[in-house]
Amino acid sequence: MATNDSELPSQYDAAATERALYAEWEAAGVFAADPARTPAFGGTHEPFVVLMPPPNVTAALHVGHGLNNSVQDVLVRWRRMCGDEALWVPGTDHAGIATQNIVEKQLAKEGTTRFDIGREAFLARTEAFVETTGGQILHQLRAIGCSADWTRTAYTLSPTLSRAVREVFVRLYEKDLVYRGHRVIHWCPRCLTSLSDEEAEFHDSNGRLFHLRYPVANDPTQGITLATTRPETMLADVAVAVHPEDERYQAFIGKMLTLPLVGIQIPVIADEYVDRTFGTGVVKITPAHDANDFDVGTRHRLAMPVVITADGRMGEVADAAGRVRAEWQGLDRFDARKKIVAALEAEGAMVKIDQHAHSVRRCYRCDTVVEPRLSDQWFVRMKPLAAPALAAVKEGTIRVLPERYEAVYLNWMEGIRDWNISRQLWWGHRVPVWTCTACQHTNAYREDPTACPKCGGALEQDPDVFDTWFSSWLWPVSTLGWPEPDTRDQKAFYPTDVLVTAPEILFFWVARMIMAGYFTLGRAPFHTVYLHGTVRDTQHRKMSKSLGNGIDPLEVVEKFGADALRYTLIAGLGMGVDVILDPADLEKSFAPGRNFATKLWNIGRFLLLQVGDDPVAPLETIAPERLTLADRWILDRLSLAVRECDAALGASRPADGRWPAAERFAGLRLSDHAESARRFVWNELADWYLEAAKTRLAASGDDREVARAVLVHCFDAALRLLHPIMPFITEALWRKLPGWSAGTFVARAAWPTPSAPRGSDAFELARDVVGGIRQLRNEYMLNPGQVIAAIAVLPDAARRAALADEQAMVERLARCTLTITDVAPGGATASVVLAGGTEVVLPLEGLVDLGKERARLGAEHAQLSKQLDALRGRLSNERFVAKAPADVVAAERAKEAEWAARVALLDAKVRALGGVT
RNA sequence: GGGCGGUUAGCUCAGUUGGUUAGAGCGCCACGUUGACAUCGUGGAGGUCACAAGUUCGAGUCUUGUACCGCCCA
Repeated sequence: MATNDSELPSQYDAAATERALYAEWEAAGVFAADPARTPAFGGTHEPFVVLMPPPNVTAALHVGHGLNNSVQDVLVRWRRMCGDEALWVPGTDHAGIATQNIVEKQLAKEGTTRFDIGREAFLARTEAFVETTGGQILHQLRAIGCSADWTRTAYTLSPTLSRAVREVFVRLYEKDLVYRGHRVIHWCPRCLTSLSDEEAEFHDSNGRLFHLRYPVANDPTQGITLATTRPETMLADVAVAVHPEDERYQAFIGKMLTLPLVGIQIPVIADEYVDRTFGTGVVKITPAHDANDFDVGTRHRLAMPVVITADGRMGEVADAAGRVRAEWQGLDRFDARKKIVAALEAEGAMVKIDQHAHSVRRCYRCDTVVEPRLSDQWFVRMKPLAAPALAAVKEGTIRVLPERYEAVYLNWMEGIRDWNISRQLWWGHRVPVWTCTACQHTNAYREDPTACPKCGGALEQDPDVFDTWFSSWLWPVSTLGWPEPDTRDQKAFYPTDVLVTAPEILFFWVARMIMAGYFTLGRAPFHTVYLHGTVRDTQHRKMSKSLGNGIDPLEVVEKFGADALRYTLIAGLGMGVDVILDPADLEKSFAPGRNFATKLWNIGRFLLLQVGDDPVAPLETIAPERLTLADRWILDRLSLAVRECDAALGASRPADGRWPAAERFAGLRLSDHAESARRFVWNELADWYLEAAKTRLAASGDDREVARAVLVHCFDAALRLLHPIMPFITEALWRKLPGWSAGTFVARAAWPTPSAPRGSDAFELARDVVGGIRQLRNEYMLNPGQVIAAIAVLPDAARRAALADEQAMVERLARCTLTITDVAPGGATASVVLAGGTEVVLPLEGLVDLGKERARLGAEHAQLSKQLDALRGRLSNERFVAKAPADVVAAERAKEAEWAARVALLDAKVRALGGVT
């Protein structure tokens, strides 16, 4: 790229600039982390490590990814500039169900199925699919500027990460922390696999509550009425349960009932699980088709007939001979419901049907209603694994932001249930368990066995694969080399630092990673969990493909640039708050970022043009006495901005491995960081200092050099503060600064540090005077181009002198010739009274409307008098003076004096105009 | 049913340990192209801080209750 030998183009070409700069960063290895530079290998750079939540290998970038990765990139770039050895590990997961679904759909289009082509061919095909189209999202992340270390790109199904999965399973197996369980689990009849609790999502639905009457076997005149939402499962009923203390049903306990439609006899049992207040207080027990009923069935040693097939059709699957009529066999469960309801009505067993709002679990991948199903699955015993993970958050080794999610986490961990990790899929890590066909010996193996170690018989491998989360829970350790012992990356970079993700996967992923960290390496995998909000549309609906309300980040990048996208997202991201964007109006949605990027470009363009190419003295070499009031002011404002940014971002890590109370919930306020930096460069540097410097830059000599030095210093610092949020435009402008040398990057420049206050309050006076004059000009609709006479009246000589220092700036910004005096002029004038008792007066012979002036000043007088009265009331309240802190009282007294002076001045002015206050 | 959170300007949100003229961005109104910037500038309007009670010298901020909305879990 050219150095600053030419004027910057008036329009910033985001697309071209971004592509070129990203290539430069990558080529220069800006994002690559080196273990050798960390203390573990004698280096001096503290590691700062962020693990990218791996997107699905088949995913395309959506705005949620955009937000998530922008946040991570801000943190990583910030720490890199602070001198840390910053490592951001990218990667993808193989997304078992999702990927398999896609390939199955392709096969369906070709008129075939995975069963037709067989497991091996299916896997080959899926692998090929992933190789050609998978991981595209990682390239898209480059377009939004992500500074991940691509040399470490990980994939859950790669050989190294697969080895970690296998190793962890075998270790769990050896410690008896996994087991094969015969249980009712969530089953997706479309995906033909089990799902974990978290994958079976609740959706509210308007269902019906069917009241069925089961007659007493030996006295059909008597009967018991129960309520169910799923009447078709009654074919598999084995009992009816009531609460043991429910007086209504004491007489029925132990009696036999006739199961309608089927005709067999089932008992009435008593179990405390029954909710007496729900429905009739009677519940039918169908152990094979309901998780709660399964527990009841187990307690009472009941049979467990299965009447629904794996693909959700009625059938006599197991222990169910004679239960399902031939006409119903093979019917889809929802079609069967209609027929069975009709049959129950025909038989007179249907008492009534109520409307009933309830929640139904659906498959998180395909939205099919989940079928609770009795089957054999692998489970992880979670209680022992959860213990250290629970303690870590309780004692502050790990913090969770926003704060309220700590409670959510603790709550879940305390009631944790075993994790079903087997899936009846083909795409994924196959369960490394083999059973001998001869002696039935079963074991988990690190290496594929060839024959039974006990009897030498033939072995058969478990056909199932693991839940994808069973590989991603190892992400913090497997990406750094585990189970290899003591790899360089592990030594240098484990534990990592901040985990940035969405609250939805706190349980799915975050909690389990913490458990895995303790189980594998004995330490927490990170010290901070930052859960950010969700991107929603203007109706606060989550963005989704099916709703068609999504925003394509790449379209935004193309239209407005990656910086505009990032700034908008980051600036709109309050702690724990969702980001609301309008997919129908990208222009408006991304206005904050787009406007600011343009403004920043223009500031840079003008500033650099003014400063020119000649060498600029470093600020440190400028003697303090050469600095003007404006110089001191902008430097103080810069220090304040730096302090605010530092405070907003907070401590990067806990000093002693545990978060002190004061820091625990502080920091990571990225939107505050964005706002402080924006305010400095736009509202302070551009709006005031740049204007103040114009006259100095136009002249020549020493003072011009001072102004140039201050300008460059401030702009340089502003670019650094903004770089983590807007990496491209800041990099493009930074290299235009005088003295830039090729091969250096703001991406690697040092984060600014604040300096001691230089004393610049008096500058506010000049700003107030400009404001007063502008206000009057607008009130009287004066031609903006017209230079007018203005008078500032200040009784205090020191303040007059301070204002005189900035006279040129006032005159330029207010387009006036300014007279500074201690006596208000007579005649027809318009005036305002500023805080501190300064009067700004415009002698507007012939223009001033005396009535308007009276009204305006009178209104201000009335307003201020009212406040002054309230203030005096407070000060005359003995209890206030006695109880309030001394500094508060003192401040109130000072305010009283100031307000009183202003009120007096306003009063005098109104009287001079012939009015009464 | 259990748990958590929210309610501040038209919209999206800030508002530190209670301290007294409640802020920002976007939007709105008026004026404006004076050579950095109309993706801009200047000025302005707009809030009984959901409601009620309480604690306090003092409440947007603390307590309790009510209403409405949302999220998580069953």
